[in-house]
This record gives sequence, structure tokens and C-alpha cells, in this order.
Amino acid sequence: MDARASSGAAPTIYDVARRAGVSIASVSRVLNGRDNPRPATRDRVLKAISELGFVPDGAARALSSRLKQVVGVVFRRVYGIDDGGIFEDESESLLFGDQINRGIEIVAQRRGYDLLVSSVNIDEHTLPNRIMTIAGKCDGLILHDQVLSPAGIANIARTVPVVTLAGAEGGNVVNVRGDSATSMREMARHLVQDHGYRRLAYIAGHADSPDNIVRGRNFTAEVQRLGGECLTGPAWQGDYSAGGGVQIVRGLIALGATLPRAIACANDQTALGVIYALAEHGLDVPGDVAVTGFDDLPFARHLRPQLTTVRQPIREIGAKAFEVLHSMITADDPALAAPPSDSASRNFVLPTQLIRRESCGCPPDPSPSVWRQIP
Amino acid sequence: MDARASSGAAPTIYDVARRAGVSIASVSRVLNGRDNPRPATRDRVLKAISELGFVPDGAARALSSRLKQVVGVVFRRVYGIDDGGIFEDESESLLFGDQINRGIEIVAQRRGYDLLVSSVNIDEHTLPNRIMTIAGKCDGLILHDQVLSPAGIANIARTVPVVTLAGAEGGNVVNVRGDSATSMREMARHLVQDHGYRRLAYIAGHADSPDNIVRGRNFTAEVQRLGGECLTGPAWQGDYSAGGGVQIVRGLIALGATLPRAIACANDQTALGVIYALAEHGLDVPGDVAVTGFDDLPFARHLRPQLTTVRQPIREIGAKAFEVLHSMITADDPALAAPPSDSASRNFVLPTQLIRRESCGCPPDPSPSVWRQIP
DNA sequence: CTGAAAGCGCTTACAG
DNA sequence: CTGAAAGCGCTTACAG
Repeated sequence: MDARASSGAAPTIYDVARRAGVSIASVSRVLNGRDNPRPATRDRVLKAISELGFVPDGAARALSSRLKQVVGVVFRRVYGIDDGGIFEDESESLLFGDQINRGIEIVAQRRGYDLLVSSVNIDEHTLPNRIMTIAGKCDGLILHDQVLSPAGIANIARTVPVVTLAGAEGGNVVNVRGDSATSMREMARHLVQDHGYRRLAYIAGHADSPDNIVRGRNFTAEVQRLGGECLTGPAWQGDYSAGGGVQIVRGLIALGATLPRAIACANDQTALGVIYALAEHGLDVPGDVAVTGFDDLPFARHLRPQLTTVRQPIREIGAKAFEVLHSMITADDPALAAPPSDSASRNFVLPTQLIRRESCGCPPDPSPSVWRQIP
Repeated sequence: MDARASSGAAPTIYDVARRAGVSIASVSRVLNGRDNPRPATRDRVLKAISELGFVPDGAARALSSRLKQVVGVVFRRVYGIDDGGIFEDESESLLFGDQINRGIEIVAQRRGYDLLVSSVNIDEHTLPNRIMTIAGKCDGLILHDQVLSPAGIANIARTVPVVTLAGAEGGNVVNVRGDSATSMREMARHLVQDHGYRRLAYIAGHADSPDNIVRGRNFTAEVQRLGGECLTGPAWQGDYSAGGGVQIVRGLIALGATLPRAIACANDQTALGVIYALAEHGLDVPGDVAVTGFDDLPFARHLRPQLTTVRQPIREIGAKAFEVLHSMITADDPALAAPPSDSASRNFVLPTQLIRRESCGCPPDPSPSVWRQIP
């Protein structure tokens, strides 16, 4: 028996052991579902646990077993450009990132892992410290896009398993994303060939987002290959937010620019803002200008007109990220804890799908919707 | 100096100390921003830390300092009634709970806490174990509604500080919620007095949800007090989901029931489903039937017609929950770690606000919206 | 099947 | 200002 006191503090494994008249080793075995303790022993321990309201300390358990069963998820707090508050809630609530986190959480659960979520502001000057503290509380990290520079990612990945998501890239880490190239090329063909648009534009997301770069490059290239024109430049630089889309269209119209026949946006949020600003000026979508998005967030099909976009397998991206991270964490061979060196197994690109709805000029879906005019 | 090896494993404080030529105590002091180490010492330590890519282990730190700087947030995974998938995404993504968590996270951040989020399925048979494991990883727990029985809550609260949210109640715990009573009475008055409706109904949320009970009881009482009729009973039992709302309306119409002039729903999600099902049968809202919600989630103003509802201060509820929990966690006096015994300081009821939009019969807001017919 | 004991990686009085 | 040492509450070989 041990001499530790059972004062007013929370009961420990020693208190349980004393009360059950066994050693702490036996209590631990019962706690962990080992099958050696015999029924009589087990019952006494269980009884003591419930009488004391004992909750095993996760920190002690983690320290001893070298496993926290916690993965950290870091994403960026997004504040769109101020547009008068109209999209304030959207920019904070309908995020792509939330959906991915849901996907991660569901799979993590099955393995007994919990999620430590943390949002960061890109301009925190103590960011490296923040991330380090978070890393210390986890077995591994999943980093969303736009939370850390490639160098920063590479640095943290020296010490803890890291999987990056949907765009973020660093040195020697595993990345999981949706296929932006194929679907943006398909989008370009749909707009140019099926609808016959010749003058188009691409509204970019954050300039340093890999996903954005791939989308813009492939869309532009395919449009040009088909003999179309694709407007680019600073005037078309968005920031993945609805407010950003609003600003761009307002700016263009204020300058008296002739709008292109179709605008492909870097994501759904941007498309939402663009459609809003167009409507504001009495322009019809898709009649005057066709608009498309990327992601296929839940609200996309409820827009008026329904949004043509690219569906990303969002939950699956999250699930895949966790599975990869988990295999890195549990790799008994330390060499496996580091990501593989060949590019193929460091990049998981999940298939995406072009979703043709109304905003590109395709005919409306006949099913009823409360977001649309009741017939 | 210590004799521990610096093998292939992650570097520890001992490795840093050896490399910097100091004791682990000094490293610890630098790590924690104490101001005693003199600059020269500090620099050597910092250099060693960065060269080694050292990340202090959160578990060891927590065990030693008796503080994890983590709060657990447990919410319920919601699966609405199957309605053919139309609202599948909504029921999973636009949740009230997500918004609350955002509020918690923002405030927690400022105190250096991270959130351990975990969703539970109400019918998990190992639920008590799950919750216990989660509790072991945190300094305190915030429990959403519908995750644990009052008895279960009271039990876990014996050992770890617990704050319950938006409805959940247990024994001796602190609860934070929006004011459902006042605003539902106001809603009743608005519908009966301002619009002159005499025959109304309340579609309930989960029958054992305290918030639901308060909403239903107050709405019904006020309607009756004003001489109106309020339909109730099993036919009006929903489940807080859009799918639930759809099923109820479809069922009523299939039975050939005469619908009431106005339907107040337990939350926005339910109202969404109700409006959808009504539109499905060619019924006009609010022309044929007025419909109202509760919560004022972002999508409420984008519905057609815009939803009249009650705005809850969602972020504030989350923020308040964290602040209360934090004060329980940091109470030096163990007696303060237990919630106060007087009901007033165990129940924080935040003010809510009736938001009159179109679905109750009020005139439309003239501002443009892409979710509505472009003028 | 069970127990004594070492050890996980930190923090923090306590000396100096 | 700095270091040696105890201790946080578990898990897990190692004996028996």
C-alpha cells in the first residue's frame, strides 16, 4: 500500500488502490481492460472507482504511455473584407474548414482520438510559439491552408508528425487535397465549349495558396487553349471571402470596365459575393454574367441561381488526413514516422466533380426549394 | 548534467540542457518566460531549443503543473430524420452548436487554453467511459444539450468542473443559456395580437430538452392567455432537425388535417423543414401559414421568405460558458471549484431578441439579396 | 493473477 | 541567477 494522502484533491489511482485493497498496477490493468485481473479483483476496483468518482488523469497516462490520443487541428480565423456586415456570419460559419474538421473528427473518434482545435490569426507575432504549444499537447498535427509558411511547416515537421491540408505545403510533409487541376480544366471546357463564352475571368483566392494557384493556372490555360480570353491581374485578386468578391465586382463596375461573359471564382464564398454585387447593379446571373464557384458547400445549391461549382470530397479529405497522420503516429519504425520521400506517397489528391447547376447558364433543377421562388 | 541519451526520439528538456550547458531548471525557466535567467543563459538555451527543434511535452508539463490548459467541449452528433437527403448537409453543418463552439474558442484562446472537441452519439453504450476519458484530458468540461442525462452530468461534475449549455441540466452545475421564456411569450403576442392569428401550433424539439420545454410552455401559455388556440400533442413532436419539420407537415397534410394559421418552431432548422414541406404542397408562407423559428442562425435571413425568429446571443453564450468554467478551474479555494449553491449564480440566462422578418407576415426587408428574386 | 519499482518529461520549492 | 532533487499520476516490464 502507498502512503499518499487522499485529501480534498481529486482521487488518484492510489486512492482507488487503497480502497479496493489492491496495488495500483491492478487498478491500471482494470482501467485499461486487460484481461488478467480476475473477476473478484476487477469488481472491487470498479466499485472503488465509481464510489470515488475517479477519473484517470490523461496527462499522466500520456506521459507514461507516450501517447496522448489527441491530434491537433490548426486553422485560420477568417475575417473577410468589411462589406458592411452583410456576409459577416457567412465568412465565419460556412467555412470549408469546418466541414473538413467534421470529417477528421468522425474518423478520429473511431480510433479513440480526440481533436484539439485551435484557430490562429495569421498576423500573430507569437505564432511559432502558439503552434509549438499546441504541438506539445498532441501526437500529431493537421494544418489547414494559410496557417503557417512553408518554412514554418517544415520546421515544426522536424519534431512532430504533420499532415497539411487543401493547399498548405511545407518541406517534407504529407499533403491531402482535392483535385483542382482536372476539374478547373473541365470547368473551362464547359464554359467555353458548352456555353460558347469567349471572354472569361478567374477571381483568385489568396495569392500564395497552392490550391488557388493550381485553379487559376489550369483554368486560364484551358480557356486559352480553346481560343478564349481569360482576364487576370491585380483587379481579379480576391481573398477567398464573399466580401472580397463584392469588392472586386464593385470596383470593376465603378471603373466602367466591361465585365467578362463568365467569371470563375476560386471558391464558393467568393462566388456568393460576386453574385450579390452583380445583383446589386441589376445584372442577371447567368443572363448577363455567368458565375461559378469551387468547393460545393451546402449553401451552393440554395443560392439563386443555384451555383455551378466543383464538389470537393470535403469529409473524405479530412478523413484521409487523419488516417495518414495516424499511421505516421503509430509507426513503430521511427523512419516511418517521417513522411515517405517519394512525391506520390506524400501527396494524396482526391477526385473532385464538376456540378452543373444554374449559375453557368444550364437549365434549372425542377425540384422545389424554399430558397427559390415558389412556383 | 544528466545521463539521459539523445537517441532518435524527440529531444527532451535534458537534451536542451546538455547542449546549452545548463540545468533543466534553467531551460524550464526560459521556456516559461521567467525573468531570472540572465540574457547570456537565455540565449544559449534559446539557441539549443531551436537547433534541436525542441517542443516541450504538454503532458509532462500538465502533470507537473497540475494544469492542462485544455477545456473539453462535448456535443451531440445530430442525424436528422431521413428525408431523402435534401437537408443532409444542413443538419450537419449549420448547427447552433458549431457557433457556440466558435464563441468558446475565441475566448479560450485569450487565456491560452485550447479546445478538445468531441462529438458523441447519444446511444453509445460506452458513453460514460467516453466522457470520462475526455474529462481526463481536460481541466474542465463544457457540455452541450443532449449529450448526457442529468444524473450523468451530476456524476461527472463530482470530479471535474462542468458547465452545461443551452438546455442541458444536471445536479450542482453551472448552466448558461439564452432566455427562451421571455422571447417566446413575445413571439406569441406578435403572432396573436399584431397579426391576429387565432389558431396556432408549436413544433417541439427533443422532448427532454429543457430549452424546448420552456419554449413550448411559454408560447402555449401566452397564446391561450390571449384567447388563442395552440395545438399540441404527439403530432407536433419534432426533433430540432429540418427533416423532422418536413415529416410533421407531410404527415399532417397526408391525414387531411386543417393546418393552423401559424406554426412556431422550436428552432430554425425545424422551421426550414416546415417551410420546405409547405412549399412542396403549394402552400404559401406566410400567406397560408405563418412560420417562425428560434436561434437566428445565419441562414435564417436568407430563406425565402426571410425567417422571423428569436436571436440568441450564440457567441456570447459560448464565451460566457468558458469564462465561468475558467473561474472554476483557477479557483485557488477548492470550495470555489464547486459551483455556488444559490440558483442565481448557477444559472446565467442571456437576453434574446425577437427578429421580425417576413415569415410571420411582416412586410419584406427592401435590401437586395441573392437568395431572393432579383428585383 | 498480482505487486514493487522504475520511468515518462516536465515544474518548482529549496539551497546556495 | 542557478542547480540538485522531489514529485506530478500513470503504465509496464520484471519477478513471483
